[in-house]
Amino acid sequence: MIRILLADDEHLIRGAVAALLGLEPDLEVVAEVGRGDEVAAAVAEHDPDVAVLDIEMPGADGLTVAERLDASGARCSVCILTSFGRPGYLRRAMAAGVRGFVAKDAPTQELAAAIRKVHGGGRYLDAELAAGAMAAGDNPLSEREREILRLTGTGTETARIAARLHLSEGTVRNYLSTAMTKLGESNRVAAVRCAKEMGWI
Amino acid sequence: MIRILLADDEHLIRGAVAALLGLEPDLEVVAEVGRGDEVAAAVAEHDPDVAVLDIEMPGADGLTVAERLDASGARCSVCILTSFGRPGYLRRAMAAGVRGFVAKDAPTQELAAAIRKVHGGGRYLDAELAAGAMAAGDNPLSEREREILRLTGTGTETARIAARLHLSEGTVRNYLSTAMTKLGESNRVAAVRCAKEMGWI
DNA sequence: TCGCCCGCATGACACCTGTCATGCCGATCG
DNA sequence: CGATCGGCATGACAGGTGTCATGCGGGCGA
Repeated sequence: MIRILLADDEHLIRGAVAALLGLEPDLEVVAEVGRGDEVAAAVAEHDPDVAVLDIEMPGADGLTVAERLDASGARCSVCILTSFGRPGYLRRAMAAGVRGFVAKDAPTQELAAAIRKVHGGGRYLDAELAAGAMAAGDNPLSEREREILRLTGTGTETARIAARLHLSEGTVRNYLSTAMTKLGESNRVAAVRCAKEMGWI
Repeated sequence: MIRILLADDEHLIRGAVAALLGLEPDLEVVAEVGRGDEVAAAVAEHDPDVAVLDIEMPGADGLTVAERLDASGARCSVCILTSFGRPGYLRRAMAAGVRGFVAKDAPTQELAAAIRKVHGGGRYLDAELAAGAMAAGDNPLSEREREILRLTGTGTETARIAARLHLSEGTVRNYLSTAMTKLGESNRVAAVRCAKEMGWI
C-alpha cells in the first residue's frame, strides 16, 4: 500500500482526486492539506510515501515546498500535479529533486501510474511537457528583471516600483526594456504575459 | 438515479470529479467531454438530467454553452463548476438560467448537494460568491471598452488594436482611459487585471 | 417634442514609456 | 594580468500613452 499526501488549494478538486486515487487498490490517501505551508507538518505527522503537490497554492507554492522537502532530506518522494505545464516550472521541479510531473489535463490513469513509478524510485514526466521545456530553453531573465516584471504584472505603476526597489524610474523602464528584448515582445503587457506562460516569473 | 454530463478541459480533473460523483449512489456520470463545443452533441445523444460545466474550456466557454442550452430550450439543468468565482461570471450564469454555481474550492460534498438541488428544480449558490457578486455591482464597461481591454490583455499594441477595429489610435487610448476611470485604476495593466478578476472581460 | 444622458469617435496636449549611450563592478577565461 | 562579458544602474531623447474638450447620434423621461 502506497501512502499519499495530497496538497491542493481547491477543496473540491482535492476531494475528487482523493476519490480517484481511492479507486486504486494499492493507493491510500493518508493526509490532505490546502496550503503549501501546511505540507511540512503533515509530512512529519503522517509519514507518507509520496507527496502529490499542486503548484498554485496559498502559503507556499508547490515548487517551493518541494525544494524545502528536498533540502530537509525528507523520506517521501514528490509528484507535482498542476494545471500549467510551464517550462520554467518543470525545470525548477527537476532541480528540486521532484521525480514526477503530471499535468491536470493528462489522461485519468496517468496520476496513479506516476505515483507508482515515483514510489518505485523511477521518474515520471509527461512527454509533451518535457519536449516543451527543452524547446523553450533556459530562463533568460535576471533576478531584477523578474522582480520588476512581477510587480508590473500586478498593475503597480513604474514610480511605485522604483520607490519600492530604491531605483530611479528610468532604471525600472530599462529593466522592462531588456526583458522585453529578451522575450521578443514589444510592450510590457506582452512581456509579462510571455514570462508568465513560460513559468519564468 | 440522476444522469450527469461532465464538461471540463482538464482530463484528469474530469476523471477525478467523475470518481467523486460515482461514490454517490443516486448519481451517475453518463457522459464526459473536454470542450465546450462538444456539449450540445453530448446532451442530444445522452439526454442527461444535469450538465456540470467548467467555465474555462476550449471551443466555447461554459457560460456561452449554458446560454445556448437555455436558448435551445434543452431539458437538462445546468450547474457551473469553476475555479474562479468572479462576480461577472455569476451574473452571466444567472441570466442564462443556470441554477447551480459551485466553486472548485468549495467543500467536497457541495457539488453533489448542488446537483441534487438543481435536479429537484431548486437553486444552489455558494453564499460567499453570491455576496461577492452583490458587492461588486454591475459591469460598468461598454462593449467597446471590454473588447479593447481584452485585446490589450493579450499584449496587442495600440496601433494593431486600432487597425483591427477600424479606429484611430487616439480613440483606442480614450476607451482605455474611460475604462481605467470606471475601474479606478491608473494604467492599462491594472485595468486589465481588475476587469479580469471581476469577470467583466 | 425637447432636453438630457450615454455610448461612440476624434484630435491635441502633457506626460509616461521604451530605447540608447554610458559607466561601474565582479566573474570568467585566454 | 588584461580582456571580455553579463548584471546593475543612470540620464536623455523620441515616440507612445492618458486625459481633455468637442461633436454626433440614439434612447428615455418630462
